[in-house]
Amino acid sequence: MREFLKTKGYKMTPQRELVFRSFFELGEHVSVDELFDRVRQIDKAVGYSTVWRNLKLICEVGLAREVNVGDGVTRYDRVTRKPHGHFYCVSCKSLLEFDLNEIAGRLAKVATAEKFETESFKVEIEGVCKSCRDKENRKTKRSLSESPGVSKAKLSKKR
Amino acid sequence: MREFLKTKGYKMTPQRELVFRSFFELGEHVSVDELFDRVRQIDKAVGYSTVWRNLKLICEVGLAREVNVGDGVTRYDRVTRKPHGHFYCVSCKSLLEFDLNEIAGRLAKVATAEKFETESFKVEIEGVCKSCRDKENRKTKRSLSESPGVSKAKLSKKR
DNA sequence: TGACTAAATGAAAATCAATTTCAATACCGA
DNA sequence: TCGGTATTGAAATTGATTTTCATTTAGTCA
Repeated sequence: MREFLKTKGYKMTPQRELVFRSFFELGEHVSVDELFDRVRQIDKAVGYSTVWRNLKLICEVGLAREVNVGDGVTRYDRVTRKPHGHFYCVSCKSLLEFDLNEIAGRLAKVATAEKFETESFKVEIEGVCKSCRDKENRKTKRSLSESPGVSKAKLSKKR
Repeated sequence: MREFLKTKGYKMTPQRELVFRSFFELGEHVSVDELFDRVRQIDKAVGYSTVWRNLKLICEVGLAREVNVGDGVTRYDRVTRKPHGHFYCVSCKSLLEFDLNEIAGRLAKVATAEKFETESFKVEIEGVCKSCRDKENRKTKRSLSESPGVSKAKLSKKR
């Protein structure tokens, strides 16, 4: 990694190392706050801006990509070998991946037809996941208060 | 329109009328600021929040939908008869539409397979449009300063 | 190794879009 | 026309993102 960054003209630092490592340890769809929390668990002295800047850097060097599901929080996806789309559950805010390689091919074709040079593409499906739909059904029967959902992101808000 | 809104439980006002009309007069991918500017050209007294709220309302009643290309500004698309994706040119910030109905079918299939209830979907291709690519080429030859682009949004920032 | 220089860091402030508050006003049904 | 309720407009707030700036540090070179 140190070498890789050097070729791109960046230095390695303990903080950077930690941010990079943490990012790759976390799953996909990492928000700055989530990454910040993770980093802080290991080193309380790392600043928010350092985490933010290094996350940007990870994108800069092509190892991650921004994902935007429209909930106001930018998330970051590791650039993986396979293109994938996202299901975004509007109820529990969870993000589910699905394979995209056939669709990717089609999109490439469309782009070519329009003489558009593709850098990246996003496919997002918004809706309600099975788990939430089941909950909904039970809810209407028993008339509960809120719909909690499967994996609410719950980003802590104290910096 | 007045009647339609009434059935949904909303009142009609001159401001609302103006916002709605302006929104439908403008093309696709309207940002709040763009709409605000447009409205202000006709009535200087309309407040920003009124425009914002009514744009939200247009979505609420199902006549528009949010589009997010990741440049930090939410845009709004009139809900049209045909599903379409967007080419987003990172250079000139222009948005170009392309037809999506074959791809839409495939996406529906994927969703069904995952037992996901689709409400909407987005397909965005990011890259460089032909026009900008041509400009780029000329630039490298003659070594100019900036790349201006075709239709930079240039949202005015004084409210 | 020691010293230099550009890059990186951390805290705080600034930015910027999105959203809310609240007092004043205007719809619209009775 | 009157009254309750929704809407409006200005300003304030929120919340994420980005920048500033003084300080520290990594990497280089003698």
